[in-house]
Amino acid sequence: MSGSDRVSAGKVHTPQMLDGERPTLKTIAYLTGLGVTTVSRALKDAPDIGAETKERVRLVARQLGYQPNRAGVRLRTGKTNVIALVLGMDAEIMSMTGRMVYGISQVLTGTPYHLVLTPHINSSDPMVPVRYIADTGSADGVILSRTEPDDARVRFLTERNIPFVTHGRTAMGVIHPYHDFDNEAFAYKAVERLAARGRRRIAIMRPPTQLTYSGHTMNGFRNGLRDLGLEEVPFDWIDIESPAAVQKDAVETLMRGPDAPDGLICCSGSSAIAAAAGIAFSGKTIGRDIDMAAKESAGVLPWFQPQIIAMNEDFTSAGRELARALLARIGGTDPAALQSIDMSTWADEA
Amino acid sequence: MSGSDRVSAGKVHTPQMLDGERPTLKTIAYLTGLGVTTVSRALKDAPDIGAETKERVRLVARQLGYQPNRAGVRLRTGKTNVIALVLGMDAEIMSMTGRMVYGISQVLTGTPYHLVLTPHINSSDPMVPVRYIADTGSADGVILSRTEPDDARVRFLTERNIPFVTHGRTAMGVIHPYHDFDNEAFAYKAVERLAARGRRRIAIMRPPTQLTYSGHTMNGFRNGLRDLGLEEVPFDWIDIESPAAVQKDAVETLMRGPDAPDGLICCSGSSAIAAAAGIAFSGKTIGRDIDMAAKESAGVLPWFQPQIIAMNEDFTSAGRELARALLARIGGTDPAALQSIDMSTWADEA
DNA sequence: CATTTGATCTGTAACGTTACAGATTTACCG
DNA sequence: CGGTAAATCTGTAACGTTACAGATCAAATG
Repeated sequence: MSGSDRVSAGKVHTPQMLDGERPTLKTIAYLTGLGVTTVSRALKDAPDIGAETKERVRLVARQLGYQPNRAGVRLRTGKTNVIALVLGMDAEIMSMTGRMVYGISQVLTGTPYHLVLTPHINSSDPMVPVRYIADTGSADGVILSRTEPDDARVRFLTERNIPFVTHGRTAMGVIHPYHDFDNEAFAYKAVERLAARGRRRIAIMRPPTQLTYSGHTMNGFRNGLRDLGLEEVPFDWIDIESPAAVQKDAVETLMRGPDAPDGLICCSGSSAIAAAAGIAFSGKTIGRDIDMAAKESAGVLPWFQPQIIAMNEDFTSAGRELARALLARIGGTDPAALQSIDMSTWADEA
Repeated sequence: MSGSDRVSAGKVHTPQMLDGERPTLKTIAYLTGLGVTTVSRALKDAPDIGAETKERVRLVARQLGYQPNRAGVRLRTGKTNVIALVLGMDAEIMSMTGRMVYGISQVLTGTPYHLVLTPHINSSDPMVPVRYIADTGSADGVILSRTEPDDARVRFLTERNIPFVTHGRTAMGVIHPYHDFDNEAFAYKAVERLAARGRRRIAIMRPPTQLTYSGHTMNGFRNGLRDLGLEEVPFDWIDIESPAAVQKDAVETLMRGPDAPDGLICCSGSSAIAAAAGIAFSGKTIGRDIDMAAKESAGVLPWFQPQIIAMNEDFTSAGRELARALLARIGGTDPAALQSIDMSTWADEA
């Protein structure tokens, strides 16, 4: 009656479009007797489409299980509905990636966004994947990790005005979204804990120096030492990404030496394990000759060595925060409002 | 001379397409004075394009840094150049995913394929992501894990003729590509090792029963027991995906009981850690009261407890194999030729 | 010389979507 | 009643690519 018996006067619609094929806007247009444009606009709730029409279109779309063709949308609008997670080298990809991916996925579920992994395997240049994404427009937003204080990727993406978020902070005067773990607090508290156990001579297995959080960690460490009047035992010829065997051997050597520390801070779970092994090989005992404080993400450190003072870094939650911030940035939120720092708790202070 | 000064008589080409925008076939067509079709065919080395022309087109394309627009290709041809990695629940996504992703990426680098992660977070139905991929045609191929003996996803993808590969085998009479670890051999050898240390009463922390490799593992385990005349200590109220605390407690209780085993086999690294903790809590000692054999992937187990007999499962290599098989399947290779089983070596038998 | 062949090249249409510039109808105003 | 505004709907063109069905021209054939 009201106008629902109108028939399109345009191109001929063939019923064959109802066959097994995937429904398109054309299918819905045919079924509703509307134009393709109208259907498109109705589905995105445009103001110039009648309420009743919208309802009818939505109903048919739902019944058909219509899902917009991503290639069509992308070609027409440039919107990819893709988030690119840029991954670094072996070390990282193996440890935290799984958990972080899980957190990101939790947030992306229920959005139209897909998660694409973009590792740079052979090229050691971290700019390669970022440039690729920019040049090909293959993502609406980028998640970066292994952030450095002066990060070329951050500069590049900022210049190109491509939404991104970093796991970790920078120090280059560019305001951008980030999520970070409070490694300074971790290191400071670790020193406090070791001091509370009467330890005076502390060594630290630090993150790779080029990463921003390495500096944060060392700040917290040295501030703690200063405030509590403790002494640093130098141990900077390895970092937590050295091969496990190298770390173990280094700790063993250190512990056998004349300047062996009585406290050790480890910035990753795998380092803590290697260190514990090194200590054992040296003939010393954790809890007696030395105490250890460590950050880990798997939650198993306490099972292994209950004596190790463990702090948990939740990469799943980090993934969620990163994804949330990135989506907000894509949506136009001010970068300054999308910066957060996570301070997890120690295993024994829940 | 020879014809390179020919000028297209078709649509007008505007120089503005040389501006900052991303180059397309049209750009190359304009620069070379050829038609868009010719450029397209030249770049894919079609037989009806002259050798000199191809060279010229390739040169210009390279200089411009031309990369085909994926949306355009996908819309026209249906080819997505996407591989979907379907991930399961928390447990799995966290442990092996990182390494497997790394292996997959190694193979995908240098191909036009992107890797998209498709976890099913909230829905517990494993068919959801697979149906989504099929219905939306969002990938050229699928990698499945957590394979079950009678796997609905395998049946579905086979019916729809969508290339896929499974991590793990099925037992449903469907021939499909897979890569698997030889868990039967692992379990059998684990029994042998424990027997060699004089152990007689063996318990096993098995994988979740619904997964195919759980059956393989138990076959190897029981065949080993039979062949060597050992006894099974029942321990099937937990599996390696139970919460770590539950596993630890279960092992502790078992070890305190009257029927405590003198040998324990663990099918994952995290289980081995939990078990070692449970044993310690029970007051018993690995290497004295009981021996442990375990499969792990991180390579750290020996650092922790050198007494544990450790076998390594290489998920990075598994990722490589899965990707290789899938690409071959997409390329049309016979599924029967794309089945492989990995038999890693024990840490002490390199 | 007319014709065929082969080697190269080409325009058109279509994939599914949306921006744009109307078109149509109804309601309202003076 | 003419005119205009508002509400609702529409076709066309374009995004970049490739399948298809020619078109062009020189060389070979009859």
